[in-house]
This record gives sequence, structure tokens and C-alpha cells, in this order.
Amino acid sequence: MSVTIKDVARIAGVSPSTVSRVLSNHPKISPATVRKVREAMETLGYHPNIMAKSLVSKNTNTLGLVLPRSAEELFANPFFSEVLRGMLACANLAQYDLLMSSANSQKEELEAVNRMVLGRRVDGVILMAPRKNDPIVEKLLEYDFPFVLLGRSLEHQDVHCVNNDNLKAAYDATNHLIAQGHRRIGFVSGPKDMVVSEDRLEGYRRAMREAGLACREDWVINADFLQESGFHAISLVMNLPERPTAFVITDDIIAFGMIRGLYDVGLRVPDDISIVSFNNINLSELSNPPISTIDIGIYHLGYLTVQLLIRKLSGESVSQTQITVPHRLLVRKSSMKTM
Amino acid sequence: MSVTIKDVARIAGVSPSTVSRVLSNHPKISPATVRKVREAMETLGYHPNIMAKSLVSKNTNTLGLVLPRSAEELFANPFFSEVLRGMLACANLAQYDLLMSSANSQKEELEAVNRMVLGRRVDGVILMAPRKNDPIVEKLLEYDFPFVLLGRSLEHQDVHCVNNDNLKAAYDATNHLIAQGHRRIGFVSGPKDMVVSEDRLEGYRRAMREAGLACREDWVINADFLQESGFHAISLVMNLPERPTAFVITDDIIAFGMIRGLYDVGLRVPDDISIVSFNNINLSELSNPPISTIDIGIYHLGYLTVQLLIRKLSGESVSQTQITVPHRLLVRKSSMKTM
DNA sequence: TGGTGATTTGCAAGCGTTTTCTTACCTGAC
DNA sequence: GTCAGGTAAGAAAACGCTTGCAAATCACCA
Repeated sequence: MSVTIKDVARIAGVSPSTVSRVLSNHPKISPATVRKVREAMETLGYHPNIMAKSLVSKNTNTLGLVLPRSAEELFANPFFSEVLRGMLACANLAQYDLLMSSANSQKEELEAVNRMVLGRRVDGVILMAPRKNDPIVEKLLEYDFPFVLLGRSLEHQDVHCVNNDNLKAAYDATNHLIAQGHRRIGFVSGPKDMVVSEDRLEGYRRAMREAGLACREDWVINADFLQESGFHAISLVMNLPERPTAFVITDDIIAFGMIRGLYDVGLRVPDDISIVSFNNINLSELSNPPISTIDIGIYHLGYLTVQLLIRKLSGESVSQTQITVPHRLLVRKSSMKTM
Repeated sequence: MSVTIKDVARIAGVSPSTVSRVLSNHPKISPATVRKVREAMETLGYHPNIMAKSLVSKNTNTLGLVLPRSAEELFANPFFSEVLRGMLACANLAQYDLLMSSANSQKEELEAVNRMVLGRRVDGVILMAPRKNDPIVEKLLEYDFPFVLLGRSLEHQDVHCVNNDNLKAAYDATNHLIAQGHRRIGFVSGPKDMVVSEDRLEGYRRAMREAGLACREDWVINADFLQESGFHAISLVMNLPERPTAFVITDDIIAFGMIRGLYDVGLRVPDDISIVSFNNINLSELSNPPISTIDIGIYHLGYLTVQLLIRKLSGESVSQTQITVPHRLLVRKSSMKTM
């Protein structure tokens, strides 16, 4: 069968406890013994059973990634790979693995979290893109289980999270369009119950208000993070009594869909309608025209989230609860009037 | 502390064994006892400790996903999210979770696999995009550990795998271009040591040969699965003594980069150069021009891989070792001459 | 009444580790 | 040569669960 600590002990002529101590680099162990044990491990091809280890030591070196329900939206978005890449890079460095489970309903979502948390399967949890009044947040707080938000909680200010200043980002994006001379500016929002949607919408509204511009309700279009949304949005846009000359769009992928949809109805970007979107997924630069976008540092978002969680787990008392990843506006052709 | 099976037993007035049996739906347990135990679990908020459970039962309900080293390439590609989505959907259905670990070097990669496999952390392993002479494949065969390839092994015919008929797919793509009247057709390949690259290149060559067309070595350009590759490829293309009028490209994202790069040097797709690529990532349809591509059924690829692995794990003797996901050519504007 | 077999439950060992507590051993000072 | 003081190694109990085997209970019939 598989080789255990006892086998190693027998071969090395020591007790299992000693082997265990060698394994965890216990200081008070003689170099000679260490050598003997190491050799035995080598010849037997020993590898510790992580289950047994976690059972007694009560940690798993695993982080749980809880995907928002109806994760389809997120998944289909390159944003997700990129944030995952950042997470894995950091986790990898600290010898952590990532456990993912997806869910289709809120019920399944809670079950998944319970399996992970109450089943002692992970040491900490990462919550992506939380919603308003997210029950998972409540649950984890109730359990007093370590977790970090990628995004922020509307209700709990003291929860550790990594986020952009989405309000400011949308504010910047809108102001850029205003500076380009646009007066009628629309906004395409993500799912209504997500905190990020709320923040960005607010940023857009603030910029419009400060510039003394009308902020009409029918210029705010709801979408989700799928390219089809961009496509669908077009019919709404076309039916508007007064059509905006520019849009702030909450996600590059929606922008792709919109540009395409506009093209099909004979409208050109940026000549007829200017566009600024969010995220700077790597393809946005290769779009035709290249898309002006707010670079939110996706990779860093993922990396720092995991880093924060690991710091929490290692007992470090992390006083700064909120980490803000800086954003910057990348002006490309989709928002450049007549060049 | 956390509530265990003993607590439940005490409250329900039965023995721990009985509780365990209720948990696993043991047939010979009286309905009355079941009810009592269920109630006790409910009031205590009991959740089984998965570590303890796996320690004795020797399975973890977890699948390990081993990413190819230098996974950056893959990650940055929407292909990856989509395949992951398929995997998670299937795993989720069967109550499995996915454990990911990434690695930067071959050494780290082997360590990760050992942690997973020898550490008894997962029940089975999924290997993505295997390379020629992949040491991980050898290792898993040596351990006799259940695993499934997403892709195929060049050396081992009897390994369970889910794959496309990449040779035929490239053959189809090339023939499509030939049918459009092209005679000078180039090929942009993925990393040389990956099996998929080999297969697609072979398909391209076969089509060219059968059509009696020259298959010049300097028309085969090596790239990796990054958009930058497409970009870089351009300088190579421009320096060719005799330039192809069309390209078969092994990945949509490279195609994006190439279209952009060609545009920048004043060449138009499809008017100057036609393009057919692979994968049909969702953005390929929204490209400008929309990209003709081989739809390889990414989602299904992921879904079926996990399904096959789970079937293996559940003891079902799966006789059919190779599952081929059908592909189809989607003709879009990037390969349509003058309309 | 006692024996038989079927059905339900409990006992206890074991899964592969870690860790506390003890013991054995060695060093050096008196 | 004895004993304190310290260091290195072992014994054994846990961690929370499963499961083979034995015991208990009960119905039934001779």
C-alpha cells in the first residue's frame, strides 16, 4: 500500500514521532538522525498524507474560492482567468492550493461554503464579486471564519477586502468623455445587485452632476457581464428618443458586443458613438477600434486578495482592512473624436 | 469547538457508529433512529469533517487539475475559462470539487502532482494540454493513479483522454482556404512540444500535400498562445520573400493579434490576407472582421473530461479510452474573399 | 419455555499524522 | 563518583470518522 511515517521510522530505526519532527524541521533533533530519516524517506519515496496531517494540525494549506452563483457570466469573461492567474501565482508562492466549487443556486452556494468551511476543508475563503446583502458574507462572519472579499461589502465596513475605487474610476471615465466634448453620455451597468455596479453607477452620476449634465434614467442600461448584453443593449439604444453620443460601459466584453452591434446598425465607434469601458482585458487593445478602458489591475486584484488572506491566516493582525488597487484610464481610439 | 459525530450521538441517544451509518444512508437502520439522528444533526448544525472522513474512507471527492507549466499562456486565454467552466459544471453535478495548483517549473509541477497524488489529496487528476514525452503522464502511469488527459498522449495510446480530431480539424481549415482559391497558405503553430501543435500542423501539411501545393518551411510560424505572438508573427510575415495570401492559425487569440498587426502595417483581413483560426472563443465572433474559426467545443471538452474521470473513479470499467469531441468550421468574414 | 434466525445497534480497532509528557542519555561541576 | 541541568528520542493519546464483528433485541415456532 502507500508508505507511511511508520515505515520510514522502521527503516530509519527511529520512532514515528521522530520522523514527524524531522518533517516539520523541529530544532532539537540531531543532525545524524535527520540524515538517517531523510535517507529512509528518500529510498521509500515517502510523501505525507495531507488528510491525516490536516486532521490533527487543523489546517489544510488550501484556500477556498467561492464563485458567485450564476458564475457563467464571470467565467465567460477573460477577466476571470486573469484574476485567477493572480490568485494562483500568490497562492503558489506560499504553498497554498486553491479549491473551487461552483453553484447554480443560492442554496447550492451555501452548501458549497458549508462543505468547505464546516467540513474544515480550507483555511480561508475568497469571495468574488459580492452582492448587496450577500448571505455568504453574513454566514462567514457568523462562523468567524477567515475570509477576504474581492470587491467590497456595502453593509460591513470592517471586512477585509481588496477592491478598486470603482466610484472614482467611473467618475474618471465619465469625465474623460465630458472632456472630449460629450454632453449626452449613457451608462451600461452590470447586474444590479452587485456592489461594483452600484459604485460605478454612482461615479458616473456624480461626474454628470458636477458637470451640470442631465443624467437621464433611460440612458442607464442594465446588462450582465456577457457579450450578448452588449448586443442586446443596442436595440435599447436605438429606441431612445434622444440618443447619447458616448457610453461608459462597465465591462470590456460588453463593449465588444456593443461595438459590434453598433457596427451592424451602421453606427461607427468612435465617430458616431464614443466608448470607454472597464477592466482592460488583454483583448481590448486588439479590438477594432482599440477600446479605451479603465485598467483596474486585474492580476494584482487577484494576487493581493490571496496575499491578504494568507497574511490573515498566518496570524498577522492586519490592521488595514481595505486594500485599494489603483486604476488608470487608458485612452485608445474608441473614445478619440476624429483623428 | 466544532461539533462532531459524538455530539450528535450523545444528543440523539445513540452510538457514533449509528450516526455515521445514518450519514451514509446505510440500509439497515430503523426509520425511528434515522429521524432522531437527523434531528440532532439539525439542532447542532452538524457538518462532517471531510478530512477525517477521507482519512479512513480514502477518497476525497476532489479532482486535481494540473495546469501545464508556464500556465500563463493558457490562463491569459479565454479558452481556459471556458474549459474550466465545463469542468466545474460536471464536477459540481457529481458533488466533486476541483483543486488547482500551478507551477512555474517542471520541478514544481512534479512536486504539485506528488502533493496531490501521493498526499492522497485528490481521487483523480486531469492533465491539460500534455506535451510530448510528458513526465507527468509517465509518473501517473507509474503510480497507477486514475487520470484523464484533455488532449492526447503521443506515446501512450491506451490512456483515457478527451480530445478533438485536431489533425482533421486543421485539414478542414486548410481545405476551406484552398477552396476559396488560396494557393500560398501559411500556418501559425502553438508551442512546438505540445501534442496539439503537432497534430494541427500535420493536418495542415496533409491538406496542402493532397492539393499539390507547396508547403514551405518558412510559412510555418511558431508562436505560443498569447496575443503578443500574433503581433510578433507579423514581422516574420512581412519579411517573407513570397508572402502567403492566407493563414491557418492555431488559436483565436493569436488571430486577434495578427489581424491587429496586419492592420497596422496596412494589410486588410480578408482582402489582403485571409484567416482561419481555432477554438471559437466567444469574442471571435465580435472581432472586426469576425474570425472564421474551428469550433472545437471547448465547454464540452472540459465537461466530458471530468465526466470520463468520474466514471473511471466510480469503478465503471470504461472500455472506450478515447473520446473525440466533434469540431466544425464556422465561416465568418475573415476568410471570405470580396463580398 | 427455550431455541432459532433475522434485524438493528454498539464496541472497538484503525486511518496517518501531531504533540504532550516522559524517559534515557550525556555533560560538567562539586 | 554523584547529581543537577539540559538535550534528544520514544510512548501514547488524540484528531473525527468508518466498519467488521459481536451483542442485543425481537418475533416466531416447536
